[in-house]
Amino acid sequence: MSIDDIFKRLIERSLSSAVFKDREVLRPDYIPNELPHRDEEISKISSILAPIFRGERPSNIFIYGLTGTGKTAVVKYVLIKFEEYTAKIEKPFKYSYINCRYDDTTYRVLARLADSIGIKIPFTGLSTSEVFRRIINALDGLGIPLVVILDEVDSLVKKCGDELLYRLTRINEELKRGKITILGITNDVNFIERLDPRVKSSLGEEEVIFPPYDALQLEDILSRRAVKAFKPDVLEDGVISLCASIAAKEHGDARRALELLRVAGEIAEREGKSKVSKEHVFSARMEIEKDRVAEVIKTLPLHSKLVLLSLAISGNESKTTGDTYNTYRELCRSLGIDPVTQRRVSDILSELDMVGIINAKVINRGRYGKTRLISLNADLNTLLKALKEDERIENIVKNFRSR
DNA sequence: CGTCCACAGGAATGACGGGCGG
DNA sequence: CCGCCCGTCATTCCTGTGGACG
Repeated sequence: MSIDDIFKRLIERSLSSAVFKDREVLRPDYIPNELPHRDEEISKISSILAPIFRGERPSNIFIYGLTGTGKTAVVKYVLIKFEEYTAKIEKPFKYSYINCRYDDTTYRVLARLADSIGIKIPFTGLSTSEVFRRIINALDGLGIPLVVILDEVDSLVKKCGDELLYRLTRINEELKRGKITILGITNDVNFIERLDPRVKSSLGEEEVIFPPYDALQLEDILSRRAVKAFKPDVLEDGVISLCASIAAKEHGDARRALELLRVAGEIAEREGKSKVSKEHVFSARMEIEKDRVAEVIKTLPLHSKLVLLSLAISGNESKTTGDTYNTYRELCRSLGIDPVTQRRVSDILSELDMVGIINAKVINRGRYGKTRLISLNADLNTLLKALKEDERIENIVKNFRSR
């Protein structure tokens, strides 16, 4: 088949999908207009924010819950609703959504904030205190409540400390007419404990906790989305409950569940099927895992890759740290690369364990010392394929495979 | 019952590169 | 724009540890 034919077919398929009606509905940043099983959280946050209806300042709010529990979606949803209703009764307010993972410096957060209340700030060149002054002036001029949403606020504090949070919470004292509410979101439960006590007490005026979804709730969420995302009757029986139960086992993460369903659909589509089966879900789980492994490996430093390669070429049985280090040293010698110390390899092994590519268990063998038992936790072929991407070790993998 | 193995893993420190802030 | 600071990778030195073995 010529490339033109291939392209023709691909275009045909992408224009008229056999299974999807609207794939976007399954994407992680999609905000549905109903949020099942979060009624409690929605009403709690709404009642905390209710002073907005009187043009007054609501308390600061702190929200935490694990990933995929709907924190961001609920908050955005509630604020969009507030916007609708305040417009009707002419009690204006503004809100500013800032994802601190992407805007992870003091300056960028302030720039975002400034932008959302309609003042222009240059990309760089101003001192933070100058930006602060301008924001305060602008707020005073507006004289309406402002809600600042700091999503994934833990990553900001990790990078820049809680200085900015402190100054934001104290802004109200400098304002004559404006009033600012801070709404922090995090998935790190211990985060609030690490804050400066002053910030902690003022930021945590109100707290809302998002519990993980259970399997039944996930199933309900998936069903509602599936109706919009898929054409009628393309999902075979049990597909949704399978996605839900897999995700429920992995900490009730709705994002995972939706991804599983979407990828299963994409696989079915690629195979030219008009039905999505349970098999497709299992394949989807494999594929997602493979992608994750490949992605992690790609960003690994050279010596981590070499350690991983040492584990891969030394067979299936479990190995100790010492065994691994010896294989690794030989590997380095044959490549003409200076090996790192065993201490460092020990840390590398911990890191690989953390990301789940290997299993490393500390054991005591009495007279024969204390060590780790290490085994691979990822598919060997996926691993080698990902390692081969690195041209520095490409040839080793090639030679190994041909044997 | 004490020894001693084979590391785990903490602390201090350094090289280096990139991006922030003044 | 440039210096400084910070995160990452790495080294050196070190103390800790559970149980098989003599």
